[in-house]
Amino acid sequence: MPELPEVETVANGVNARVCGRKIASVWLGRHKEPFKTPRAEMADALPGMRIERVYREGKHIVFDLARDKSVKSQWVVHLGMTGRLLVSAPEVPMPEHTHAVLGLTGGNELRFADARRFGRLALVNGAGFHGPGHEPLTISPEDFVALFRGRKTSIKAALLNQKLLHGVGNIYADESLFRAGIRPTAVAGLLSRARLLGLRTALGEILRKAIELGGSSVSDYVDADGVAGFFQLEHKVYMRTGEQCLVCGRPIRRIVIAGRGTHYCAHCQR
DNA sequence: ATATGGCCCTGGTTGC
DNA sequence: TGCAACCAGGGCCATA
Repeated sequence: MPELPEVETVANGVNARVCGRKIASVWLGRHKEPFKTPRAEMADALPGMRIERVYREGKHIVFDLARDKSVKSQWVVHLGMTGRLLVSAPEVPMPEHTHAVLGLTGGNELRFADARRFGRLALVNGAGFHGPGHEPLTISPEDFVALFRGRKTSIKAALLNQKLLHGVGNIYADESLFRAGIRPTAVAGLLSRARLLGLRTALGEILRKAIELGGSSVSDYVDADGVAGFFQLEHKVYMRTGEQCLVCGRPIRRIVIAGRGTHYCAHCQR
């Protein structure tokens, strides 16, 4: 599932391929789930817009669009679980479950495909799109500690709460808690300042490493080139239920928190 | 305000 | 062997 590192990889890859292109044509599929903005409105607004920049904001991919100096919009893509953004020549066969195709000047097509239809496309007027939470890579130590103050929920659930931190999903929540030696069930508001600072450091290190390696992949993520990432070899607890902890050798346990599979080592994480 | 659980979706895996 | 049930989970919504 694409989280911050995968989304960043896709955004950068797409940016390199479509920056400066103009949207010449728009095709939108018949399924309604992917469209937060009505299809008619999106199909009407996009043609003629120039793509000025593509970047990541939390788990969102933001396309800065401009028609002229005064008309600016943003096309915001969320990949959900299985969403893919591909830049392809028109003769490349259309993937299954394609929901949107933007024809670009220069001949290529920007395609959005999503089997499970958890992904979302939206059109935002102006240029001020911001995700709901703090960026995990740039949040200050003090702000990070303050996020969890007074919270009675588990630290794992808090990490997944996008209103607090924007971009952390199930993989990096589990991996950062393992790296920080914190039990996922720990009550967020009761963790010491020192342990929370350790978690911030662990999370930052893991996210940066994953970005370096081009994003994780379990099965659904494909970057803008159509090549799967390989960071899954590095996962220390995620989806390793019953296997040996790479540090102490004891079996990795699996529980469910906030409806998500949660993997941890009971010996290394207290 | 905060927290929790159900729901949407399809494809890969499991089990009979 | 074939098919059905189950599981994966991000975000949204209703509910407590």
